[in-house]
Amino acid sequence: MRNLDKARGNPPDIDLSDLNPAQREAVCSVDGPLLVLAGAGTGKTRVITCRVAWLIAQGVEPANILALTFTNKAAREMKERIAGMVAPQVAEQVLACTFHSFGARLLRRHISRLGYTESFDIADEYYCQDLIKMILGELSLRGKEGVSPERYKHEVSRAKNRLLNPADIDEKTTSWPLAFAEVYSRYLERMKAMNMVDFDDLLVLVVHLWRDFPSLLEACRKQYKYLLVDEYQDTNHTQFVMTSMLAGSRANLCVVGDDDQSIYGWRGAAVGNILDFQNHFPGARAIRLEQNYRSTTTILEAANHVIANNGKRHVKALWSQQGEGDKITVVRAENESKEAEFIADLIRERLAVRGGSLRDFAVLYRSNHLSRPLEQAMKQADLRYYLIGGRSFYQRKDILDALSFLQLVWNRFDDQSLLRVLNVPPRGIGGKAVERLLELRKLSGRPLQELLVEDEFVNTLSSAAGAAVRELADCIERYRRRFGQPGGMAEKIRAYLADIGYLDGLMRLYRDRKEAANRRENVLELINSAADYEERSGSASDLGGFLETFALRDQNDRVENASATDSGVGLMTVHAAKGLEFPVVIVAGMEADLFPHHNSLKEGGMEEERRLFYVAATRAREELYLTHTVKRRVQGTPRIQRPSLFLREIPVRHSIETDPENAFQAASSEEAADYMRKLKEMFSVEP
DNA sequence: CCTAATTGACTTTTT
DNA sequence: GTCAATTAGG
Repeated sequence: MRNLDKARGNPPDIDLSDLNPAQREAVCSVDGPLLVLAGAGTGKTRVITCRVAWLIAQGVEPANILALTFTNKAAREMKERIAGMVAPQVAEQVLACTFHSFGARLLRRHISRLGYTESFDIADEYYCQDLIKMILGELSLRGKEGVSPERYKHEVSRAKNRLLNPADIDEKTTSWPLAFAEVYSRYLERMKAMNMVDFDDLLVLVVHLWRDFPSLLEACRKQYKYLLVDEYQDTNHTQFVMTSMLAGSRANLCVVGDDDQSIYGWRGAAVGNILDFQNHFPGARAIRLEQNYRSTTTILEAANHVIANNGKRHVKALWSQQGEGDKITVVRAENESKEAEFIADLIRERLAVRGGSLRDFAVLYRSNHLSRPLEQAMKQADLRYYLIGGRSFYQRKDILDALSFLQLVWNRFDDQSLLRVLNVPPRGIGGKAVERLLELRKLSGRPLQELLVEDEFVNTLSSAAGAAVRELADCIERYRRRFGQPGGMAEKIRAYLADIGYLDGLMRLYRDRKEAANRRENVLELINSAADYEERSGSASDLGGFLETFALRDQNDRVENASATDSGVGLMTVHAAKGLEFPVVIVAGMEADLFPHHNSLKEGGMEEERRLFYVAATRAREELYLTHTVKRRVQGTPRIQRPSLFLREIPVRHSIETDPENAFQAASSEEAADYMRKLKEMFSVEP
């Protein structure tokens, strides 16, 4: 092995003495492509950050380093940790960001070469779905057998990530949905006309850019000579192409990941990327990190045993020195509310026995809707909690409407947002009027915002509606000018939403005063986050930038009750828990059809579900509880539930089975004594 | 022609 | 319990 420090003859300034030999090797191997297979809890983040710091200590320009991650959180964490190892001004020059924001950054500078303008908007999922609905309507496909907007959206994404054009779609030989090529091509056309890009475009368009303009690729290669990719097992085909284009034959490429934790196959992640890394990049080295610093051997052995049932994988032998620890407790509850109550009781009990704080606990589940009973039980038991993801803030109707109003101002070509809020609050513009508007667009090819004020359209409306429409268009125009001036963005947003009648409209729209107040509260929250953004980005803040950070927010940024993050119990899906760890983890809903989920049992889905369970189990440091119910209400009707298949895959010697009534007796007598002592102490305080 | 109230259907995971 | 599509009034 040829190390940079040997080549240059100077010793590293970074202290690597805390690292184990495999970790040290992963940090210092710089002679060609490198694959670091980092099992759960083996210090992956540490290795990446050390590698970056070490490269810098070897004299590498920090600005030549690019670290790509999947979540904003991971990127943020990496930046912070690098800043802790080298001078903050130096760390700042390293580019650590998500694939998507890297794409956005590049496109903001060069997208005009592809026929968009640099002020393009990023469409979120719901926006895309609305558009697809509309296209399906135009083609009279709605309501037909097997036609759902979700399905088409998913397939559009799949096609894009395989870098396919509508012309490449062969509906006969492969299982594309009805008239998919036509829907796909209309979708692309419409998005481009509106100067909008979707999430996939942020990657796909970069590939197009690099393909069509080699000089741009060359410039990027020159800039980013040292590449790191985190969570490589989650890369999709486009991301693989991006990575290999950028790496070329000269760059220093290091990817880190764990095939056993690949849980985004449904989103197009190709596990093959990590399994075949050494074929894709000849001469690549692979280093395995197998010492786990997180979990007890009981938890680790159980997880290893379950995951061993999967066929295609890099075999790893994780081990740990954390001691045997407690057995895994499997608890059978009567129904979902009993399950949730038990979990709340359990958290109280464990807190009393072990001490520590509520943030040491996390409750994980397979799908979002399982959070409801848990939330209720937490409230009932008066336990602080925070909820990650789910149907929270971001996808609320009121927030989406407010954002649409903002997008209108920012992007005059944005027809879709206009259609969304045209009649919010009701202005007298119904289906017929919209139909006419769309007819006019078809004839003239002009953006809806322009057509809106044409006599040709307004004269067909009642005089009241006509006036309302002119008022609306005026307001947009007025604020477009105001937002063009720098400063005071949050306040402008507030004034705009008030002037356009949205804030008051909410009160009329929702008769229930409590709900109306709630919705208003949400919108004010949005304005607050605009103020936050403004504060952070200083004079450079503009509406476009704010909309972008909002669009690129990921699940982990969508925390409800954020103030509880430091002091409450975490409630989240297993997906959202990836990369996190907790002393005590409780996985709820360990039932057949739920986990593994019945929708994913075909084509390799089972193995991904098993990996998902593996991720869940390996989040736990000390204690792991798995709960399931006998009876659960599914879509309103009660159903008899069977325990999850995965429960049977845990070796019996590592677990004990019990129910809520006996769970606490099952704890070791030593602990019970300890608990009693503490209880007595608590009561003895009283006179 | 638009709006409000009632019905009916659907809920895996997310950058 | 939540949302969109359908239908009765205004």
